[in-house]
Amino acid sequence: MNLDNVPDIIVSRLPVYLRALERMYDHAIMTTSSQELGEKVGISAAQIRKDLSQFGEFGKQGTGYHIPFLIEHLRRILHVDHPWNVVIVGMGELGHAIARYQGFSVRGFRVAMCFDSDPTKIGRPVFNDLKMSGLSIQDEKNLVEALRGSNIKMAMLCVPASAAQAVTDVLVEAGIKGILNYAPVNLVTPRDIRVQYIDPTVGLQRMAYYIKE
Amino acid sequence: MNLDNVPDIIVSRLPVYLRALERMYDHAIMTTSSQELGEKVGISAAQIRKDLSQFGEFGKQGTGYHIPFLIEHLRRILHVDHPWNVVIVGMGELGHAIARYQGFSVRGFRVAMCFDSDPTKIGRPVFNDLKMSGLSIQDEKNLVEALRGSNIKMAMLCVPASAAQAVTDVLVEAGIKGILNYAPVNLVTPRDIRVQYIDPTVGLQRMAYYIKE
DNA sequence: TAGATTGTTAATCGATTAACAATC
DNA sequence: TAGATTGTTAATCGATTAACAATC
Repeated sequence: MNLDNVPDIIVSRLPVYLRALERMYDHAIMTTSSQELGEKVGISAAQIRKDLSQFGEFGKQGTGYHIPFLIEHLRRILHVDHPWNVVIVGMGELGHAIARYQGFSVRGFRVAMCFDSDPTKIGRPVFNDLKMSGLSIQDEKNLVEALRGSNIKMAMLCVPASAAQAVTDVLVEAGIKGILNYAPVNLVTPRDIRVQYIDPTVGLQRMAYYIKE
Repeated sequence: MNLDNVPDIIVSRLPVYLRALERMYDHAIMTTSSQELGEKVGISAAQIRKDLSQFGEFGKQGTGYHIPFLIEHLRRILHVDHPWNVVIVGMGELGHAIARYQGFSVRGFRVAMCFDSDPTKIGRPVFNDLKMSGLSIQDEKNLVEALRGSNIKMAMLCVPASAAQAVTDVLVEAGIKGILNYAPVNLVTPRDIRVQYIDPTVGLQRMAYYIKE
């Protein structure tokens, strides 16, 4: 059980396991097996057992896994056993939609600041459903300073593709360690900065390959 | 060059190559090498050459790849050399944001229909920026019938997690072959149905693992 | 006890990389 | 010609699966 050596591909599956387990828990299911969990997430039972075994022994022979126990441990392993503050950069249509979206806070990610470079947007309040969220759009010029004095380590990048790399460089300077990138470009970053890409068009294109006609 | 046997993992990288090449083309760059492309997308030059070689020979020794030529072929390989009509199911905040989003049509995916089950939404026009998009929200009850008479093979699923599997079953019945799933649940589908998952929280959790403190 | 299911080992399978002849 | 870069082969590396003793 050497936690320094866990392959990325295993880590990347843990949130998917966690999501399925939380869902079962919401349905008042308190026990599962690698077999059952595997069917829900489309992964073999052997692989799930192997993945989990990287981090400890969480199951019991004959009965499987106690869901609340496994959820608790997965959250701790992923460092999502406490809330994270995140910043949105780029408050266009997409940035606004993300700021409004309720799904993040439910799962422990709270939008704590948002920035744009457009002078006509700076200072405007951000609405959350129909009420104000308490946030207002800050000037991107002050980003480094504002983040330095915060505990924010993750950013959601919602600027146009043409600005994405320059803004990324600023985020890195500001001490950001993880970037959820909605801009349709690959980012170049130092090796200790993690980037996750969200590009729905890439998803559609991957499917198009397999669809005949 | 057996196109029936191309590993999924190779197919999944092609849209990323295409995106980077289109970007270079927009910057009036007409030639690249596997080395240069690799640096942009964070993949080794050898892997890019190996990936492309699955589909033919697109480069020239000494000079590399002619970008417009490679773009054309990648589009053809991915079946995105023509536009696709897609349907949105679930017109909550997220579905509306997606319907408004301009980025899809630019890259060849046109929202052609949208559905919801909420009677108060049915019949309402969908706005695209400030003007009407020409779409209005249709009753989910008529989904199978409406899709059967269309050429729509892909859906974007924006319903709540609790409804996602049931709606998926309907989409499959309606002849949909690819689902871009925004609901935070794994879907169970027949083997010939492709699913791509978009869950930003999963992305944030994957990064949280690596961020100390 | 009998049945179920874990954690783990060894075997298999597949993906990535290194190297280089071919050639533009 | 000399330098650059492809496409491809063989070697390496890593991930997945099958199988099973341990045990609840």
